[in-house]
Amino acid sequence: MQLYNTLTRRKEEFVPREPGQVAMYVCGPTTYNYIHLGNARPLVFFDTVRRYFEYRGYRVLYVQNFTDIDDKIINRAREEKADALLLAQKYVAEYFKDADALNVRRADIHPRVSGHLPEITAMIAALLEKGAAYVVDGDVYFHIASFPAYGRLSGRSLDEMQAGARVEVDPRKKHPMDFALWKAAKPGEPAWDSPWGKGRPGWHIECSAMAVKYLGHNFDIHGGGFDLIFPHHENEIAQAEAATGRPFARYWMHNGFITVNQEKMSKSLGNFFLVREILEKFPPPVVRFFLLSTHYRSPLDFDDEKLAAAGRGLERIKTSIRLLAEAMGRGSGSEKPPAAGDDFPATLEKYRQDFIAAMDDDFNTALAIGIFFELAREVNTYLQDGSKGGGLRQDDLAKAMSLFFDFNRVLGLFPVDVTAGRIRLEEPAGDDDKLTAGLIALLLEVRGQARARKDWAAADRIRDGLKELGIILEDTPQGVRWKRQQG
RNA sequence: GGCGACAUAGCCAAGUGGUAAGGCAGAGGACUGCAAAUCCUCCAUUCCCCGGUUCAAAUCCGGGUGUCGCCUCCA
Repeated sequence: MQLYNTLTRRKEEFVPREPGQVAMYVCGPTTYNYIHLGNARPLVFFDTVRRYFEYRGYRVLYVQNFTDIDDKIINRAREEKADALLLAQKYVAEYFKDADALNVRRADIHPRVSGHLPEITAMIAALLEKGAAYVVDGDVYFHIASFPAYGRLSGRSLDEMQAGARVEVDPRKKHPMDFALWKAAKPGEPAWDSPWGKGRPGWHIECSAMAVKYLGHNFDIHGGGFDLIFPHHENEIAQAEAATGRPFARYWMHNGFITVNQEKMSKSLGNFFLVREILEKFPPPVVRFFLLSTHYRSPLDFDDEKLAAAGRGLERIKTSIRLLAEAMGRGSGSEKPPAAGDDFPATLEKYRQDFIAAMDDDFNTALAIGIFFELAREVNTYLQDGSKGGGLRQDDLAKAMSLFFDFNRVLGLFPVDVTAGRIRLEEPAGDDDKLTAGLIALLLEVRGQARARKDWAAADRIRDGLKELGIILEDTPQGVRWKRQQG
């Protein structure tokens, strides 16, 4: 597998620290609000990375943190006159609702800052001991000049950064780019004891401390959004490596931004869309499909029309899975031997290999999805045209479905109903939906009778009426089928 | 000001030296009572512009133009 390493600015062959195992850490959200689509991109992408590694036979240890102690949380809590930690907890719970909806699997470990003060203060103490940090009035700063490799990840030198400095420099700092490891508490702020007085950790130290705790040294992959390269990840490296004297992480992966009208979606610009707002308009698989339809390092422009177009595309894949499931359900596989030169299983295998090649090349999900479409068309062709290759036998159908499952397992588009052993294309049905289904069945029965006596007006009246209600009818040789309209 | 990325059809998008994947939209056809779905065919002589390297460039080099990002909290 090849993956692009921000550290070296090129694609590299992925060689795990330990054969067959992948240890990865991805920066999670600061929990002071519901997540927006920009936050969802790394979630979905790195979830897909993890799924693909597993598909390729790796054992993955996946850690994603929550920043639940932070200035933004404190400010928000102050505005709402709430307790900062409780507020953070609430948004952790809300985060999981959104992530679950997007079919993002839980990480193996979701560490929170509030649960790791001992590890954090221990790392700060180590940095002080090694002369990489200093204390000023209860604050502790990392001293950048003590870490020669500073700037390696972001590809800039200290001189360059100073030249472009846009921030008022705190005169107490030894170097303008020195950053806080520990912030002394002001009255009323949540605070923890430390050898330097009451306070709280700076933003960057948590990730260094928690990543080292759970993944050890020189772990495989560290991920996050592009905007974390500097300063967050640069600082993480400096802290962890200065404190432990050992390499921190080996491959650094960064996803591009979601944009709106070509501008970065961000809270400060106010042009963000919450995941839950979007999910009110579009089913989760469409959102996930949309996010994966562009390579992860490219920007992805969002608007409703683009999401709708993605939804129409995804509908093709759904239809193909549906048609295949129907054919399997009928148990009507062809009994004819395959035509000479026609080898359906070999065709399927070609698609599998193409898919793997795409994903092996720096997780090219856009290409992989293209292959998914080609597979769908191939299967549809066989399914509708019994003459091609003599039609599909039952074991062919099962093999095709198995490939759909594998592609779906990696991309995570649709949840899989494990007990029923099927891909769940629609939202689960509630009680109301049962009634709806019953009523539709009744209408379809009446319409069937109308069609039998060629009363097209009555039949079309029912079909048109249902369409207005968002129910699409399709007449097939095997009878009528219905589905909900998407988007 | 410093650093970096990107520019492919109406739209989205893959493609880093060998002659433009895939999807959406659109056109025609098969199928259908008509539709829908599905399938077939068509839809970029050309990849922002100008030079250069090469037998060969969307792909490499140089120069422009444009857009975006990082340097400040941000996925």
